[in-house]
Amino acid sequence: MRLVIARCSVDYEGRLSAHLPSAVRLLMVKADGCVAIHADGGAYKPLNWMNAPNRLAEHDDRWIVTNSKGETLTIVIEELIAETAHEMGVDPGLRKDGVEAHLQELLAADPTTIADGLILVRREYPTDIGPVDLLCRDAQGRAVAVEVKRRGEIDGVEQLTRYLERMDRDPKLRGVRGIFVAQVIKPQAKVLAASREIDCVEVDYDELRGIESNELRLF
Amino acid sequence: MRLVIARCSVDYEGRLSAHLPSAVRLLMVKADGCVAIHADGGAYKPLNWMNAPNRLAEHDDRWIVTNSKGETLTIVIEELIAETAHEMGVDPGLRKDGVEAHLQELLAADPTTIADGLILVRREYPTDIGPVDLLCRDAQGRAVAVEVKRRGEIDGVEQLTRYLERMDRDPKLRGVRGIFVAQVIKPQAKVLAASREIDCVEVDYDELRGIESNELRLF
DNA sequence: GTGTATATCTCGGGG
DNA sequence: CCCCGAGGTATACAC
Repeated sequence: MRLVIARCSVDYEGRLSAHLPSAVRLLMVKADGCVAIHADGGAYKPLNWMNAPNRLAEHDDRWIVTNSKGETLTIVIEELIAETAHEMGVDPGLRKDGVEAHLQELLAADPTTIADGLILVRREYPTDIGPVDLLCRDAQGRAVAVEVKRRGEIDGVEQLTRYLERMDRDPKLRGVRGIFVAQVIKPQAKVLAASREIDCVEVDYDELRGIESNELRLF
Repeated sequence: MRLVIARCSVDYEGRLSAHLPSAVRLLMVKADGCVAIHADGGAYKPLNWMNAPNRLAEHDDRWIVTNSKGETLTIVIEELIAETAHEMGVDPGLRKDGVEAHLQELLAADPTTIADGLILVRREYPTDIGPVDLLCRDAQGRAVAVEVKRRGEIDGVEQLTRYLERMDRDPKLRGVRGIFVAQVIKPQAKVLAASREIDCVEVDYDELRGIESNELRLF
């Protein structure tokens, strides 16, 4: 990783046009070739950047970074203040726990935690406009589409509504009902869901993990 | 801005749990206190981070960053390789051109570029679930809700549909029709719009700017 | 490659 | 503070 502190001005031309007036900034060039220009504030997002793959041409007073999509990042270096480089090697990467996929796994392992009598048909059931998180059948044999979110907001209800619209046209799924499951569901999402006859269920992630552990202990 | 190269391992506990095994990485601490941990690849996004405002406590072998939401970032420094700091001052910030707001301005200035006879009532017309980009009346006096996007995708059609649903309940707007305007509209978005009787209009940003220039020249 | 959904999204604006 | 919407969203994954 190469780190350059420089007074510079920057122009980006591509999906939009953007200009940065002259100031002292950090230029970061990673091993994969991506370039980022950071100010001394404003969270982790750089002011401007060019992702890999790209081509970096260094001229006397400017760097010109281009990619195959016709985007151009021009960095005019007015004053070079410092420059360092470090070998870091390949990063072992981030291990995450608690994202939607894990919640979905736990619910798929025991759909009765969503509603009594639910039986899993399959996860990621494909429709022609995208996959439904869980397709189940209830005790009466009626199809149930379950949309899982970490946080339940309006978008999730819209998503489930689109799926229900499609699935209801399939004779095997006709009369399908929807359940919206999340750790927390916002009031507006509940209102919208209610107006579309979609049930809302809030679940506790830690509790689900606890239940899972208990079941494992039985063996 | 403080830049530290160090062999470290990292744990984040908050909205989810995340762990980074030991490796050499860049630790970036900005003037506003935000902390980011970068590997030597993977676009501009850091592996782990904590935004400002937060509290950074430096112990012998570890940094502990906490915020008021109860999130914790623990960085165990196993080997300090390099450390630098630079004053950068306040950044003048980014000037953008070509974003949705500009497209909306151009269309508001002359709604007939969307459809003949359209007259603007107001921009950002408020409904109880959010603002509609443009509220117009057509030649017959019928209300027209216009949703503007740079790129027309399914989400935009959903958004306009929600607004139309709400607006149609208002006696003054009853019978409102929807127009989805973008520089490019994806086929699936067109299909969804058609199924909801929403018109689609594709416009050219440069051409709109050209028309604007021409009109200015008339004066 | 397109299409779809997720994200510790980030960021900004308005109430 | 929350809610809402835009983003050069980026990123992963399925088709």
